[in-house]
Amino acid sequence: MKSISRKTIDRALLYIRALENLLKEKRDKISSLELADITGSSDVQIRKDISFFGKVGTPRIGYETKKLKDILENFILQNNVVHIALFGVGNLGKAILKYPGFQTDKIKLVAAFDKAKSKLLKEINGIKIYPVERSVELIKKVHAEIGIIAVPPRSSQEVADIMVKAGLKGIINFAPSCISVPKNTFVKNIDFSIEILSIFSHTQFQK
Amino acid sequence: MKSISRKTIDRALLYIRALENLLKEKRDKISSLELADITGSSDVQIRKDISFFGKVGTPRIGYETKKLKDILENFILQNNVVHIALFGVGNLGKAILKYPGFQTDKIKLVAAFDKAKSKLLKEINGIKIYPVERSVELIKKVHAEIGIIAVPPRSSQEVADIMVKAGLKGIINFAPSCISVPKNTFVKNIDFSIEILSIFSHTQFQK
DNA sequence: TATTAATCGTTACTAATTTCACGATTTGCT
DNA sequence: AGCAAATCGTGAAATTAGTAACGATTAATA
Ligand SMILES: NC(=O)c1ccc[n+]([C@@H]2O[C@H](COP(=O)([O-])OP(=O)(O)OC[C@H]3O[C@@H](n4cnc5c(N)ncnc54)[C@H](O)[C@@H]3O)[C@@H](O)[C@H]2O)c1
Ligand SMILES: NC(=O)c1ccc[n+]([C@@H]2O[C@H](COP(=O)([O-])OP(=O)(O)OC[C@H]3O[C@@H](n4cnc5c(N)ncnc54)[C@H](O)[C@@H]3O)[C@@H](O)[C@H]2O)c1
Repeated sequence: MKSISRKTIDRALLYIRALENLLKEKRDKISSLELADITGSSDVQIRKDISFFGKVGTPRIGYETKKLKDILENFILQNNVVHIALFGVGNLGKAILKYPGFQTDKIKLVAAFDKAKSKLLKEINGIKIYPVERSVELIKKVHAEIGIIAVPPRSSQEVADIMVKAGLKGIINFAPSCISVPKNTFVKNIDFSIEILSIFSHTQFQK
Repeated sequence: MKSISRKTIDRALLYIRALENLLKEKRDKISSLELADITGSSDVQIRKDISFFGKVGTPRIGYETKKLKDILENFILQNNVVHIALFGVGNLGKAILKYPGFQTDKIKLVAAFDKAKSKLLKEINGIKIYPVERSVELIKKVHAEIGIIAVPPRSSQEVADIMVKAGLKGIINFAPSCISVPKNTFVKNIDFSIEILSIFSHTQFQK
C-alpha cells in the first residue's frame, strides 16, 4: 500500500477546514468542483487526494460533507489532540496565547515559557507563564508534542535544543533564523519577511 | 532562456538571509556544503539553484559571500522596496506593527487599517491607523504592493475585495479562511492551526 | 611547474506531483 | 425500463523537482 504524501496531507487539512465551514452552513453535500472552487485547488486534484482514502463519493452526487470530513480527520488526525508549548511571550507570543484557534478540540496550547522575569507574573488566557528553567520538566509532564519558537533569532537555537531535550517532535520557528535539530525532529520555519518577499517576487516574475 | 522557478526563488530568499548573517560575522567566503548545512538544504540543490544566475562561484574556494548575496538580491528583488498595507489591528496586527522586520531597507509597512473606531486613535511604531473607508485612497497614494489580512475570518473576503480594488498584487492571509481574488492577484494563506496539524501529522506518518 | 585536493557547474537520471482522458457509476427523468 | 447527465475514480502521460555522477576548474603546495 502506497503511503500518503505530505502534500496530500496538507491539502486534506485545508479540505477539512472547508468542510467544517460547509457543515456550519448546513451544506450536507459537496462536489469536487465546488470544493476546488472554495479551496483554490482543482477538482481532479481533490478527487485524486480523496481517492487515497478509498471510494468515498457517489457519482452524480459528490461527497457527503460530514462523511468526507470524518474520513479525512480520522485518517490524518486520528482523534489526537495536539498539545503545544510556546517559548517567548513577547509581541507575537502574546498574540498566540490569546489566539482562540489554539484552544480547540484539536489543538491546545498547554504551556508557555519566557526568560524574562517580568513576564512570569502574568497569566494570559488562562495559561501560566513559566521560567525557561522549568520547561523540560513541565513539557514532559503535560506531554506536549509541538513547540513554537517566538523568541529573538539569536536565542532560537538555544530554545530548539531545549525543545529537543524535552522530547518535542515538531517545531514551528517564527524567528528569522535557521535551527539545527536531529533528523527525527520536524521543523517548519515561518519567516514573515521571506513570505512577503516571496509573494512580491512572485508578482514580479509571473508569466 | 528558461525562467526561474518559484521554488528556486523561495530557497534563494533563504540563502540571502543566511548570507546576510554570514556577512555580519565577516565570513567572506562560503561553500555550497556549508550553506547547505546552515539552511538545511543540500549542496547539490544549492549549486543547482545558483547555477541559474550564471557562474558565480570559484572551484576549490566556493562563493564570495557578498558577491553571491548581491547577485541573488539583484535578480530577485531588483532593488525594490516592498510596501505593505495591514488590515486589522488586533492581537496579531499589533504584533506585526511592532515587528522590526517590517521596517527594513527591503520591506516597509506603510499603512494600517481597522474597522473599529477605538483602534483609530493610536499610532503604533510610528504608523497611524486609519479607518477602512480611507484604505483604497491611501493605499494608492503610498503605492503599497502587498496586503496583510489580520481580521477575523468572516471579514477576510470583504478585506480581500478592498485590497484588489486598491490595486494590491499580493496578499498574505492570516485568517483561517479561503478568499477568492482575480487570477493575477497572488494569495499566500498562513493558517497557524493548519501548520500545527501539518507538522503533527508529519511526525505521525514519518517513515 | 606539475600535482593534488577541493569545489563548482552541468548533464543525465530518478522520483514525485500534477494533469489528462475516459470508463464506471449513480440518479433523475421520460 | 431505458436514457441522459453529472460526477466520481483511476491508469497513463506530462510536467516538475530533486539527486547523483562526474568532468572542469582553480588554488595551494612541493
Ligand atoms: N512581532 C511579530 O509580529 C513577528 C512577526 C514575525 C516574526 N517574529 C519573530 O518572532 C520572534 C518574537 O517576536 P516578538 O516580536 O514577539 O519579539 P519580542 O522581543 O517582543 O519578544 C521576545 C520574547 O522572547 C523572550 N525570550 C528571549 N530569549 C528567550 C529564551 N532564550 N527563552 C525564552 N524566552 C526568551 C523575551 O523575554 C521576550 O519576551 C522574533 O524572532 C521575531 O523576529 C515576530
Ligand atoms: N492572534 C493570533 O496569534 C493569530 C494567529 C493566527 C491567526 N490569527 C488570525 O488573524 C486574524 C486576526 O487575529 P487577532 O487575534 O488579531 O484578532 P482580533 O480580534 O484581536 O483583531 C481583529 C481586528 O480586526 C478588526 N477588523 C474586523 N473587521 C475588520 C474589517 N472588515 N476591516 C478592518 N478591520 C477589521 C477588528 O476591529 C480587530 O481590531 C484572525 O483571522 C485570526 O484568526 C490570529
